[in-house]
Amino acid sequence: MLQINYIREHKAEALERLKKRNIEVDKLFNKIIDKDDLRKDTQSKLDNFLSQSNQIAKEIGQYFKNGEKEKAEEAKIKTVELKQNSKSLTELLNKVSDELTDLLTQIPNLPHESVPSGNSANDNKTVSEEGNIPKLHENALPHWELAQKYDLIDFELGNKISGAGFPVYKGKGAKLQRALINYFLDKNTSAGYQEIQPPHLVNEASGFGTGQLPDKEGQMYHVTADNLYLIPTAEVPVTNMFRDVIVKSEDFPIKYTAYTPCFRREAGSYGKDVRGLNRLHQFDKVEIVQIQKPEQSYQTLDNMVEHVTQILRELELPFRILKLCGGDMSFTSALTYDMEVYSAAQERWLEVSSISNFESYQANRLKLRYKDENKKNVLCHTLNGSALALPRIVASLLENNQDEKGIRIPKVLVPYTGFKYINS
RNA sequence: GGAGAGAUGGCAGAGUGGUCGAAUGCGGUGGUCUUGAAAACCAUUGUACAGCAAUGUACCGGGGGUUCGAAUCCCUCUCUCUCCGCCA
Repeated sequence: MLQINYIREHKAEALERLKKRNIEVDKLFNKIIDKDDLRKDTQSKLDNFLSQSNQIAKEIGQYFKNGEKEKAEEAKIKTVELKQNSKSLTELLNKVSDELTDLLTQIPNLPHESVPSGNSANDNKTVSEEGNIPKLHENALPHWELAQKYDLIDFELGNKISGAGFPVYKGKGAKLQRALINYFLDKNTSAGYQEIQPPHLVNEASGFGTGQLPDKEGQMYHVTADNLYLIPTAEVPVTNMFRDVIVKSEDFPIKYTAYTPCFRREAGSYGKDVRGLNRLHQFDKVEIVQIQKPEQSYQTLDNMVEHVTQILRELELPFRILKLCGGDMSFTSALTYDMEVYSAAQERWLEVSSISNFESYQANRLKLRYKDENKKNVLCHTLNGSALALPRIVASLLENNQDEKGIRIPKVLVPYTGFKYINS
């Protein structure tokens, strides 16, 4: 959520920056400012009435103390009108405040000045590309067939138990998952991220804090009996640890990492996009989250991209880094880098990490602040990224590392898997 | 699931209708003393909105009500704890 005072003071600049998302919000902005004017006006009128009421109440208290009953009764009459006015103004104020919040939540974050303009994924900018795209042998298979051939993942069994998009990992497939999780967590913790095991279900306030609610309501699994949501990413519980928190300046940098399963309804997805491991309802992911001072946040974003880059290099996967265009960025982000690995049998790039700086957009919803040098409370910046999402890494590993006889495990993973090669 | 207790400032913990934004203790910050530190003593110490400011208003789990006046009384929701039951 943008801050109302920012919109008031930097209206033209905000409008300009939002153009990168291809949205015109002139009218919405005017509505917001009008609404805020009304809010302020109502508030100060109400304060005035309340102030008078408080004054009279004190006087009445004094009269009773002094036994001046008649004076007290006289004063009571004066409050009747004040009370009525206060009541109707309170109702108006609540209504106006709610409407203002509704309007504000409709505005996405302002894109950073370096964000390219554009409508879709085609307009994203490739920042860098690294690694060699492997030449596969003639009978190379896509990962879903490899998974079946070597009995690593059973999609049919998952279908039976839960439904499409809930694969069952078996034997070396399951071990590979566990190996990747441990490897990622070890990389992250040795880079200074503290490991967290958060809840996998969150309440409504948490969903609102990081921006999944109300914007992406339909994307989360909702446990209606208890009004809880299955997390779509560890970002939600981890970032919400800091809801309503005022951190100390010396607490920075705040760095966390967490492995969790992620649950996504993915309503409306179909076709080759969802084949095999490409898009699932439940998948494993190791996330990194940072909370920073505003002046540090873009340096931090670069560090996070560099950190994930290192991991991809160690995994010996060909990858590229994209800077997302305004039209492709998520609602809450100010700047996002996507990391994609090449999956050689499918001959396509797969997103395995999305690293974003949300600036103060989430922090404003979370009421996450820190005390600056002048002891003023200032909104923090929040950032997060995957390090990394498992299924597409697995897809790419299987496809790229296959030969006629089996699949080679990258060196860094061997201590974690206990095997170098999958051939049976 | 059954029975009971509770939710107050960073923490602990008073406060059962009036000057209570809230005692007291601990913690934090600043200072005095000291070669330095500790101790002791003094002062200070919540958040938000409006306002240049003085100041005003709101907030004692959330929402609603009674009253001139609510942390305090009533209704309701949520959460926490204890005991019993069940159980990884």
